Amino acid sequence: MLKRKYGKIEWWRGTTDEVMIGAILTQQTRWENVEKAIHRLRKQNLCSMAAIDSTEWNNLEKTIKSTGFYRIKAARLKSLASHVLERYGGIERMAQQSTNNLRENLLGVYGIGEETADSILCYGFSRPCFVIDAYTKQICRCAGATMESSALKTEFEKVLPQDFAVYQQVHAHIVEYAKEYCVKKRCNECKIPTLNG
DNA sequence: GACCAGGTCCTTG
DNA sequence: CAAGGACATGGT
Repeated sequence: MLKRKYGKIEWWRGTTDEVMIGAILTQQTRWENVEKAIHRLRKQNLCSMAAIDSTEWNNLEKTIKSTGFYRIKAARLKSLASHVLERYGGIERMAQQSTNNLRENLLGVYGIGEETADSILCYGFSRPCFVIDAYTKQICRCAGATMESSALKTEFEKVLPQDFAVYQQVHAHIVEYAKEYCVKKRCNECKIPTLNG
């Protein structure tokens, strides 16, 4: 299943802070709308945990409005920022932690579930943590693999080489593939070609 | 106007 | 534990 038809996909080429921010903003939201918000945040120098932590709620909400769910997302960004600062004092210390520790801690932060935590680890901290999202689950279901996300994650990590760069590409390819061939969330209407070559 | 987007949390049964 | 609703703007 070497789907190189999409070439190398570069999601998240920003800093770790930006990846974390984007990971929350993209929850249930199109990436194009997230980019707009990130540009606005950049213009105000709000693309860091410290800045998020100290800015006014009102201002934060207004700036990320284009991503929808802006009130709850502002709360999630705030909770992540204060967690990072209180627990580690900053990204540098955070980056020294083990992957398992980081994952545990991230999952304890309000607004961060499995997918967001794994996205942050894989794309922000370059850790071999495979991301299972709705598209991946759907594709696997269509292919006959009806398992929970956590089981799928384990499976992917067992089959693929333990390399964050590989995980990043494979996940990105799966999403692009699903966007192209899956019809909404109804498997029986999907037009997925055979998964080979 | 209807439907959906790279989820997560909270409430119910 | 599974299922359902809430959160909200922007694009097709």
